[in-house]
Amino acid sequence: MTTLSAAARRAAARADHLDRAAACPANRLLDRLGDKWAPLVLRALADGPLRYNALSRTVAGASQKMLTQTLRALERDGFLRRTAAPGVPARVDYALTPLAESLLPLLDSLASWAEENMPRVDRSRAAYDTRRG
Amino acid sequence: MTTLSAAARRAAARADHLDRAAACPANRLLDRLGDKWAPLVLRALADGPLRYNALSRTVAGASQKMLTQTLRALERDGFLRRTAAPGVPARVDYALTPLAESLLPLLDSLASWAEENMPRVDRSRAAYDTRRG
DNA sequence: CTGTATCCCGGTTGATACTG
DNA sequence: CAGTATCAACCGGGATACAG
Repeated sequence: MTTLSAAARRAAARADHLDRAAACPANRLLDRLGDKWAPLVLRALADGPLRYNALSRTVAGASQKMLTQTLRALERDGFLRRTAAPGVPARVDYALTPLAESLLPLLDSLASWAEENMPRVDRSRAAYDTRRG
Repeated sequence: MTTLSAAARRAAARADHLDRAAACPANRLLDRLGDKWAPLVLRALADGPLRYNALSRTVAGASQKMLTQTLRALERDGFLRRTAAPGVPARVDYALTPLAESLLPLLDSLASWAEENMPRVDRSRAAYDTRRG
């Protein structure tokens, strides 16, 4: 037991920190936003509701599976409202909720920062890679 | 060839959109920030430079490998400055660059939004899961 | 049109061990 | 102290086929 305690304590400490990190609201938000397709979907809907098919054309990079998966996740989190109109063919609209709309300005800020500063990042990266091989 | 053209065109269109998405500065930024450990490291260094070991304690959830990997990536992108002092034992400091510091306010904004709104997300999620099984 | 179900590959992550 | 190396596991994500 004493021989295990050191490793055990480290493991416990790590689990603890992982929990804290997972519990941190900011990290949880970044987890969502870090998702490959979620930001694209959000932006696609910023100008107004769209139907599934229109979304799949706007976010053309995403496979059917990933698009649906992303939509479900965003709906579950309360960022999207899904409205299904029965009939044949089926018709489903997706729209941003007020919650999502309150997030858009932040995404815009990020986009602005990115547009202004990513070139710097690119140069830094190129320089770094040159110093190496 | 005609039998392939439809699928081929779809594939091309998808590749095209993928390229565009990958080229978008905002997406590239979110890719970095979506990284599991990068935001934690950035926040850990917000109060001042830290040595490797101090970082590994602050960001205790990360394995050695992931911490090093994250630090390298951030350094390459010009967010971190790495200062190695020769000698035994070795001593290495990591500090934010002005570029990274200019990003901190945005991260703070995100954190504020998250703190205020993530509870809402949690409730939405719980409600969604209740409606289902 | 709007999805769901299945298979599967590749990259990312983590555990562990070793080094200057 | 500050890493590097290697290996195994996991999982995100795409292709494909099928369904209401």
